[in-house]
Amino acid sequence: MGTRKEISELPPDADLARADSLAREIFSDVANKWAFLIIEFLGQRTMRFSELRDEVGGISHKMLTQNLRMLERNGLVERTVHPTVPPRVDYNLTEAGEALRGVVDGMCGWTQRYLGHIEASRRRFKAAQGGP
Amino acid sequence: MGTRKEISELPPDADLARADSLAREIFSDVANKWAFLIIEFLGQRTMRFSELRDEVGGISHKMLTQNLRMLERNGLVERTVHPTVPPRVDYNLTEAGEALRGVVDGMCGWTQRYLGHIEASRRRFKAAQGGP
DNA sequence: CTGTATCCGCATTGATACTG
DNA sequence: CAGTATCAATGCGGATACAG
Repeated sequence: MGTRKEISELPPDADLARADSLAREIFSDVANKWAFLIIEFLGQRTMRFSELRDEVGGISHKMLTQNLRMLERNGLVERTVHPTVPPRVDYNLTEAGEALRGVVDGMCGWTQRYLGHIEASRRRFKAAQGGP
Repeated sequence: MGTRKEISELPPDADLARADSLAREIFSDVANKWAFLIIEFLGQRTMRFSELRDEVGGISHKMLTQNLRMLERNGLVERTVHPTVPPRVDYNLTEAGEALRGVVDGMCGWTQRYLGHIEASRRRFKAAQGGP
């Protein structure tokens, strides 16, 4: 066919490779329990920092801040500061965050549906290991 | 586990509370990047230990073993030992694993669809932080 | 080839204190 | 209330060695 642009200098899949590595990085960032729990709870409604802390439960101040920053950086969470005193900061999901919430919800549903399977499997596994 | 005990003494939602804590635990177990990557790749086909290691890439021997055990314990992955020499061990997803694979696939799709959003958001975030 | 065990560095985490 | 910084400790994760 017609004249191709000279791409010989770069591997043809340079963009794909970069996208893959980026995708992997995003995957590593977001696929962790705190991020998932935050997304799940924030999906229900906008929350303040301490509300979120209470809802999630078992997360330290630092980890919550850290994960919120990460989610904000990746555009999953929007942070709104109300210049009042004392300060009030609201967090809510962006469009991308809402979209990922669908995935997290799916995982919640999965957990509920397979709770029984999992418990049974754990018993089997324990029996196979420690048992006779 | 045979005879049913009197349950009137217990709060009606004792089971629910237990289920919640268990669900949370499962969530913490499974919602990590290695588990997700393993599930994603195992979903394509049955694989041996070292195939999986190569496919996932960047995972150490130890982490792969550890996560495979965890997934096996929770009944997401089935482990088949072929008594040959040298040993051959195949791993494949169970029904529960396949079901969760749907979720993981959803996340992969999400990553692809929002790659642009995320890159843009990161630039904005960086500019807002370090910039003027 | 697969799996377990051990050692060890380094990152993650939590507690605490302090600023706005 | 929200956020940052600092420090200490725990535990993750990788490398290695060895067993089946």
